[in-house]
Amino acid sequence: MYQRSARPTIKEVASAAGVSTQTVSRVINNRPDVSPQTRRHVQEIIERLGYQPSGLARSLILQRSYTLGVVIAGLKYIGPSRTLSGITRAAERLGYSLLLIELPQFDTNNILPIFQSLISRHVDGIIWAVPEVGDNRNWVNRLPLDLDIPIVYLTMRSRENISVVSINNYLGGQMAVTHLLEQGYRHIGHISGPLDWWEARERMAAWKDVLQQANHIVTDEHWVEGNWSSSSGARAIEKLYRQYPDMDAIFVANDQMALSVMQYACRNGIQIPDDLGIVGFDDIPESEFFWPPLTTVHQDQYNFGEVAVEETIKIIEAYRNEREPVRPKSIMLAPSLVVRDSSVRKRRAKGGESGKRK
Amino acid sequence: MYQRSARPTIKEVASAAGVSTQTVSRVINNRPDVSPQTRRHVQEIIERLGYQPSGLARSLILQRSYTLGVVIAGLKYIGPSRTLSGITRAAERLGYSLLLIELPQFDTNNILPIFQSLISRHVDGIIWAVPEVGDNRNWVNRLPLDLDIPIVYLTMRSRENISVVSINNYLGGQMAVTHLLEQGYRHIGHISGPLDWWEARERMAAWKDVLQQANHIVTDEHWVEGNWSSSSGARAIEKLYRQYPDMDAIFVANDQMALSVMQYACRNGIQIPDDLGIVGFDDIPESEFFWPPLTTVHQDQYNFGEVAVEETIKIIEAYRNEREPVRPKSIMLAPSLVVRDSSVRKRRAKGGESGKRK
DNA sequence: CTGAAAGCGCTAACAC
DNA sequence: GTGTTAGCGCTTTCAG
Repeated sequence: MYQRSARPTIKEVASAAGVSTQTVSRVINNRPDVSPQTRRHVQEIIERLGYQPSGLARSLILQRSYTLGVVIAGLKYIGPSRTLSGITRAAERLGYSLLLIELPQFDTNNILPIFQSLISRHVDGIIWAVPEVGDNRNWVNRLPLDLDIPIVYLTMRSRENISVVSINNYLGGQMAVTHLLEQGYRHIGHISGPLDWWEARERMAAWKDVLQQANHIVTDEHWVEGNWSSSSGARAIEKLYRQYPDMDAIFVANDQMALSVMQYACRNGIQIPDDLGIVGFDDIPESEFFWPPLTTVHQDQYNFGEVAVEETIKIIEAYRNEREPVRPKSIMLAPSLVVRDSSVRKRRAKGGESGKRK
Repeated sequence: MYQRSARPTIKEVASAAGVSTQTVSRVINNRPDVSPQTRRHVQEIIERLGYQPSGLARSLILQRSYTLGVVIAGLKYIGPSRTLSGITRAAERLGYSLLLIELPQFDTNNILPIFQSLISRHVDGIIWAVPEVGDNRNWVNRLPLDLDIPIVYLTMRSRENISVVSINNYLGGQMAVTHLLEQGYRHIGHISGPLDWWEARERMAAWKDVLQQANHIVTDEHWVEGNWSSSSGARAIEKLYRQYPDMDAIFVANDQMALSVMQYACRNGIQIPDDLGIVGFDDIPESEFFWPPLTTVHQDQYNFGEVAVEETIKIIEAYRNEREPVRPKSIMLAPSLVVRDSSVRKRRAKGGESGKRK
């Protein structure tokens, strides 16, 4: 069904054009030292034969593949997919191809074969887009491999001597809790993500710090740990209300869990935002259409991916040009707060001024 | 900061071991014709030097890269990402690498450079995971390229002479509407996806056909076109209620739009499922936590991706083995209906039997 | 301006 | 069993 059409090689083009392969090579690489008529002639032959130079052969001789290895986890979630989307676009824009590998779990231990496969394919750099969970970062360092290509890590805390790009989770948490305080809420609880995640710890630390700096007392009754999933959020909110009945607002570490908090409120006649103010995290596309629409911390995952690629390629180029060695650096991107109805008391709309004066 | 560690070549391993490169080659490929002690010796050297054969050089000589090109669109949506996740896992399992390209739009016209880049990198096959929108399928056929590798198309209607893998959207729509009829709803409206999408047309056709086969009259007042987004759903439901006030149930072409239908109902005091039964499509993870939980058609996007890879590789292998040419075929995967509260009238729970008898 | 020779890292075919 | 030769498709010397 598929007809095998031997695609032409440079040699065939050369003999068809009656020139040497070097001349063809010069033409396809736009070198200056070819006479205009030879160039035109060769280009015609190339056109006619549908010749396409082999990137493989080129990579081999140039010792440069213009390919990035991307290792990612959690593609079934919207966050990582958006990051990947940003990665693909930036790579395309900058002329790089992408070799994609997805880890079966966030904390996959068996990563040696992954690196080997990437190295064997001569990638020019690696983007490690796996969030920091438990000890998984160190597994990369402990690899019995000495890489001569740069790795850029995504979504982890900064460390010495490696390049990291992250979104500032702590800042996002601060914005969320500060907003709730400004809205006049006084008993602000928290449902955290799984605490072996760096991101979850950052968000929670911000919650605690902001409250304490505002002279609120924070106890272990005021928060519950979830695991990012809506169903864990459902369990968490039930427990949290039991141990913290005075709660009048809640900062939930992601929108999925916030969704089940809202479902719980619906079921139990709790009015949002009057009885309970809610702020989520992530700004998934659905958040705007929850009832009421959810206030949440927006992360630009797409741009995040773009920045990662730009950074990686910057390092590759500098490295190849053998200028002074590249100093690894940490880049922190700022999230933003999207205020919707779930955290803005309707009462305040009328009596807001007096509230402020007080 | 990065130390350039010339990675060893087969030649270096050979001379370090005091054998020819051929012998090293035999060892790394597990060929039988090497004496046990030579093999062991060479393996030690390989180990010590951290030698890693070059996949590039191998691909060049074997004329086989064990790499698949994946062209995808809409990575920022959860569906395509899940499909991609299935693709990555199946590829990994079957020993293939993935070169990923994302189209900026679903109906990107400028696809020649994409194919060229994939071909230049000697992919063994291509998975075209771009849904059929408008005329975009034909753009592939019209490419001035004569490929000698198989292409498998995802999410499109079957055609002669090409390999297609799809989820059966028509069947999904049938299941949704049949279910609503069984629940006793009699005035079933529809919010469709954008009708230049094949999937949207299939779902809508099923809605129409099932109703007509049940002797219901279907008019243009009974449906409105959306564009998959929640905000389009919000506009659509408003319009639909205006033109079809008797509506007592609705089949919405995806869950995002169904979400805004539920928001609309909430706002306007319409009780779900009593005043309005709702069935969505896709089964996004949040659907279970809408209020009430949403009945929807579940598509196993992950498995979909896996099947696509398996099929592609099957064709590649057959093709390479030069057995009889592979007959292109269409594979249709069946979705399933997930029944939740949004479509099951509470009244019926008590009077269900009498309803049936009638 | 153009061509011949060498070689990127590997394997197939054949000798010894 | 093991080594030699040739060559995958390309580019980089270096002659002419």
